[in-house]
Amino acid sequence: MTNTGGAVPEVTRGRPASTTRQDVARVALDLFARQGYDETTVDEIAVAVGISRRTFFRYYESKPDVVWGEFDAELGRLRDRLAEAPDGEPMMDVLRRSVMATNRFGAGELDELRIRMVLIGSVPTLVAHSAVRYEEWCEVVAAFAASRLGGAPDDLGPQTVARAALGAAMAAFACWARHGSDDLVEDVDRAFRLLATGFAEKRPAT
Amino acid sequence: MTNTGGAVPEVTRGRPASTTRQDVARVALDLFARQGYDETTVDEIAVAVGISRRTFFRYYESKPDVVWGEFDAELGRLRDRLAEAPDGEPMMDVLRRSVMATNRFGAGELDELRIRMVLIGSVPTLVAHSAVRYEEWCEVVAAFAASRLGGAPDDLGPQTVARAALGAAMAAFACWARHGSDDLVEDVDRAFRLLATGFAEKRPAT
DNA sequence: GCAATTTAGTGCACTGGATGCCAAAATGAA
DNA sequence: TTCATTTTGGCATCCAGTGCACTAAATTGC
Repeated sequence: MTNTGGAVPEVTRGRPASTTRQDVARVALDLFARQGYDETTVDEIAVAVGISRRTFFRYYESKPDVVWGEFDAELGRLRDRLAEAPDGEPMMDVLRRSVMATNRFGAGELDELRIRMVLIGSVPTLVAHSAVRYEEWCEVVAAFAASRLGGAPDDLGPQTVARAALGAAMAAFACWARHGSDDLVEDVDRAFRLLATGFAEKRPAT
Repeated sequence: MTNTGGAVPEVTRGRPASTTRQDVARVALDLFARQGYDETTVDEIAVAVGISRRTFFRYYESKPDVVWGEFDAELGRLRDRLAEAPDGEPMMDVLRRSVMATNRFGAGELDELRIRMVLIGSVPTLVAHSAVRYEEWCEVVAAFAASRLGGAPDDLGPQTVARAALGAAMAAFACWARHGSDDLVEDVDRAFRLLATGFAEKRPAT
């Protein structure tokens, strides 16, 4: 739980873990894909992984968390990118490019990611849980927006930017997951460009 | 459960209902405000209302639903307004005005509404549940956006409009509920205007 | 080799939301 | 009264999540 992907072996003390978060996720995701999320109980997952029900909850705080995987790490990377962006670059450009950058995945991860996103978008329990996760995402973006617009992250301006940006990202993800859009990053690009232009309609004259 | 506010008496047959949705909501909201949402069990609510736990779930499908109240009816009104809008009016203007119009509340309702919104925005269980409700909202707006932009409601364009609009509305509501902004409608107005301009920054020259 | 320590896993009891089923209560109509 | 209708209530059950005490397996230091 502490080892967040660091390559450091870190002197191993105490009883070794019998499995990994990734293993639990793989097994669970497979069950979800085959028999449905709601139709899969935590007990089943635990048995399939070869651990006890109680231990499952040591690997993941909740059942929905399994589908979200290593969201926290990605969120941290987004925060870093936003912080590193040069002040000269326009806010919406920074946002667009940063979100795109944090969502470049290798070909090997895409299939699993698609399964995750389809679940997140279609199972009510997961749709619900997603809101809590997205809230964290919004906080990161709102902090950045506040640093550009001035004011507190809780103010209307930064909040609107953050939640609208979240909307664009969600739309891109949902479209990519459902239809077989080739490129997730391209969809993100398109959504954020629409957002930055205010969805301007082709008007005859202004 | 069938009577959605219709003023029609409708010949009363069978055992009369012992209370109303509104009554249940009033009592529950009062408990939530005084001792917290998570600290209030459905059993407590049921006892306070004077019905059984089982009956509570006949009035509301779930505990979070109590906080949402008559959301369905409001959603229907938004749908109607969007449909009635003249084709000449720009999409984002229609959206802004329609959302503003569906959120004009009488002074008497505002206090309760604020309690509801603060709960929805701050209690994780409710934040989660809210996503399911907002999904319905998005569907309505996406259908409207698709009618303006062309394509299917599931396409990237309409989806981005819908989810970004939701973001603006959520930001306005959150700010109004937390800080003591005087006017909810005014906040909605500001958020949607920001959205429609693409959050353009004051740039020196283009 | 043997405690002591550290870390992971397990079993169990319990809470709380939610659902299905069936019987009881309360009403209007025949 | 009797019947159909509708709401209510009780009960059993399922499932997610949590607290607690205890066991299992490994390393460290003696």
